[in-house]
Amino acid sequence: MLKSVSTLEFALMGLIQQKPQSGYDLRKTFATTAMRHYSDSPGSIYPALRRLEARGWISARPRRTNESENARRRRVFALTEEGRKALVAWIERALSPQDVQLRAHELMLRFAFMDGNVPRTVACRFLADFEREHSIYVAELRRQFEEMRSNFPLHTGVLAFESGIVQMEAQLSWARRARDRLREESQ
Amino acid sequence: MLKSVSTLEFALMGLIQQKPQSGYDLRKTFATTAMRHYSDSPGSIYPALRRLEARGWISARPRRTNESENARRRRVFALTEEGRKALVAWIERALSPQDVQLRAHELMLRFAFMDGNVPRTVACRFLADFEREHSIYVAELRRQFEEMRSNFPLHTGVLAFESGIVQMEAQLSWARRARDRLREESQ
DNA sequence: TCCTCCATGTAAAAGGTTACATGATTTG
DNA sequence: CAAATCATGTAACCTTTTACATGGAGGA
Repeated sequence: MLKSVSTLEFALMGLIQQKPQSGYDLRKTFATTAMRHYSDSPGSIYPALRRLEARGWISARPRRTNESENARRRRVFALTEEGRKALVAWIERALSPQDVQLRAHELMLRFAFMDGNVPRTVACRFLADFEREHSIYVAELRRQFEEMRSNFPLHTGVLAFESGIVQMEAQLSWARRARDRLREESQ
Repeated sequence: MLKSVSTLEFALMGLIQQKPQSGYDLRKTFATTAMRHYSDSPGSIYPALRRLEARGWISARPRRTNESENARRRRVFALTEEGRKALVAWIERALSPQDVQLRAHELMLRFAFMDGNVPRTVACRFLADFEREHSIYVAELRRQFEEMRSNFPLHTGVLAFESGIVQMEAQLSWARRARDRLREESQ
């Protein structure tokens, strides 16, 4: 049975799909851009790349013929055909309630990598599902919140809970606007 | 040198501070409430409790005299005086830019546990710092966003980036409202 | 040649996940 | 007492963190 693939590994694949690059390039991206919260330590990146290589999802440009196997030179990775398929399959996964409740980061990563990998209709469909699941969850949280607030007066715990709700609501209205814009553009 | 303490461990301590309880109780809390995204697996909770116990930050109610050491009975933990101090020190830690950029969850957890552990002025101060750091970071992200948007047309990557920004902005305005309310109440 | 980046590798330790095991208590 | 549920323990595996090591490339 195949092991499951970590979010970090898909993040690497998504970046490699945009442009073939080396582990060092990827580390710099994680260290300096908005993808800060993925690990940029060599101890996570290089092993992850080797796992992907072992699966046959990425491959490095061939070494020059006179180079030894362990020469420490820049290795530029590109997606293989299999890797591309795996990336698309991950992006297109059906969106579950658990994704919305527990894995919001991964969802946004999947959305970010849609361009160039899946047709725009898939992105619109994703946003529609995203809105639906968020609506449901926000309503549930609102119920819990009212109950919580009637039991306790003004607690920082209650306020912290509220902050989670307003974040969800912000995501929801972002999704609506984003979908409108994608639709406009398609016409 | 002492190992650092994980967020999960502080989450456990915060809950135990609110009410002495067992590992099973804590697992149920993680499994069913808004704290869903902390692990509720026995393989993480029980070892974490033992680490806290080894540090002397929590302690279980004494067993009945005739009970063997490894009887599998409910063990209710409470914070020790040392544990209480450690919890407060964690809550009162100065807020760094990295906290805002990378560890938003942990920040909200600290805020949620302020009630009953630190005076309300500390909560207000926390929110003020929270607002300041968020303002700075949001401004920085906005700059990056405009640059990104002028280079690419409408990409899902750009939209995903925007979703991160609107979430930050939602947090910012939540913090302002929360601070107003705390101030009102104090009068 | 020496120094500084660039680029990759790796070992040890720690925490979390999964899956399974087992003892205690309650309910029918 | 049997079954279900409560409650804890633990072993194997995996990923990440941290820290250090190594080797190539280019400039002074």
